[in-house]
Amino acid sequence: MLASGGSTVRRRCRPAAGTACDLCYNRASPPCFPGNSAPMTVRTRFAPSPTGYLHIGGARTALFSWLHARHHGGAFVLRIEDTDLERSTAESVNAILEGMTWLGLEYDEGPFYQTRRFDRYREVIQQLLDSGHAYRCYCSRERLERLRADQLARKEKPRYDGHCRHLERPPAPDAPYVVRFRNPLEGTVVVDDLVRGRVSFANAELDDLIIARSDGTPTYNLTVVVDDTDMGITHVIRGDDHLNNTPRQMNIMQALGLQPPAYAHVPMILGPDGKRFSKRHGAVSVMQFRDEGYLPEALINYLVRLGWSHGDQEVFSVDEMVELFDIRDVNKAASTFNPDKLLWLNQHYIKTSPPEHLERHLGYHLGRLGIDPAAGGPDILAVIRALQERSKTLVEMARQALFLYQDFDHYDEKAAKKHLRPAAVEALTRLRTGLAALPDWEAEAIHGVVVGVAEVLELKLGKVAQPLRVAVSGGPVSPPIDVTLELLGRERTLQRIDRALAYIAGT
RNA sequence: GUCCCCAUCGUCUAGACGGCCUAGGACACCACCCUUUCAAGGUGGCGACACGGGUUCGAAUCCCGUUGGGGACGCCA
Repeated sequence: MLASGGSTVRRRCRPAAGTACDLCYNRASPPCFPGNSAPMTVRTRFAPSPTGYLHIGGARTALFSWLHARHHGGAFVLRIEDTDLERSTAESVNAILEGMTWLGLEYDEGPFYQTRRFDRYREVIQQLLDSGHAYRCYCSRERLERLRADQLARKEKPRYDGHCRHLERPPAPDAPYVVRFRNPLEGTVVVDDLVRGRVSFANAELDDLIIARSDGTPTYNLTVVVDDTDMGITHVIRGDDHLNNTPRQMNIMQALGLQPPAYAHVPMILGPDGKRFSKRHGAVSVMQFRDEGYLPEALINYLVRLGWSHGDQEVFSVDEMVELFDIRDVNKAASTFNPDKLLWLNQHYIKTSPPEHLERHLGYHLGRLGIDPAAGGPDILAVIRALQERSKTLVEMARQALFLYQDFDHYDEKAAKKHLRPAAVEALTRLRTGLAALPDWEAEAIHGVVVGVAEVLELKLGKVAQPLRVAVSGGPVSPPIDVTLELLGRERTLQRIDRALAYIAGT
């Protein structure tokens, strides 16, 4: 559904007649609602820094942002925040794009790279300098470090002390400098956050942040402001960890005469230990989930329910999410990642998806095991039908399908010990005869043979089916035995019974 | 440490106006049923409003405090 590239619904929110959907226009522009013309389109963005793969937290932020745009019929833009030349890599960009594609979070514009916009940032920095809203700071790193250490020792919040704020001229003609934003000293900044509600910060708590490094490159807080404005972003949806940056960015916008966008800070995802979710909690990379056999729709569904809900509903198709999602319904509290529930959803989607949909996904995992289902063996759709009710992941499904496509090299030890014993010889022999004589090789007839042998020998069905199962599959678990044999084919079935008989004789 | 934020079952959550909540659903867990293995499915069970004060006829829902947790405090983003 999601990854197969089907069309996604694009619906506009429909406010009651004559009223505005208060999320559908940018507060920066005069509200054209209520009254006449169409509201300004919602524009959201996802702005990762390419310093790693796309992880779970980022993926959910992207999802919320994407859903918000889709729900309101707006645009979703992708921006790569690669101003940190040291840590940004092209591989990371690719990994992020790959992750988004796999999840089906397609973007309408971008990716835009900040490194290609340095001229623009320089221009804005100069503008800030010219208007007196920024100044050059010549403090050495050593002084800054000392300042910080002292403040910490005094149990104060470490921050720049404004040393260069009123400097008349550089200490030396060619002294290196950074550019700092001249943050207001008084007053408060109020953020009306779509999920957090009203949050206020005292300007006295904020210091003069660096907007340009000594090499002239711009820093994050400056570039976001410029880009969000230039790209017409109406709603900034991002992680909670950015809430504290918001007042600074709003101050910069004010200095530039810009109206800030609407903000929505979504809560973090924590690991089972209550700490911020990270690598040491296991899989964090979206692509790792693919490799572990998860369906993208299961991950998406799991992610959307982390911090958002719609009554008691647990399962949402992407279209339903788009229809029902409202950023204002997102929870304020952080939530803990629960692998069990993700697994359950994955199983649910495997169980309920049409086999045709699973085909490509299973094919991928079979391929990783060195199997090409198109090269022979049972029909993959039939295999999926037999396995989809008993697989929690696609990896599991691929492993369970293995014996249908290639011979196993040894029996499961415990299973062989229990079922491939002399006591089973009679049953296996009779099964072989009966099966070999079957006019049609299909489940119902096979079932008849198995039941028949059990009756003749006055054995419970399990006593007959289980040795047969171990004989043909190598282990104690497979789909119903008749279905299993049908999939395996007569030739292989008979061969494997012979092999089992030989094995018993040899033990 | 300072600032900001958060707080319902182990986990994700439901909970518009405070009464419909002896707090609902889902995952996990336990038991039973079904059964040809493994699953799936069915039935039932376990299990929470962090604490303390208010406000009110009445509070999970409002206010204050405490405690606990998270985030931010970089020439990272």
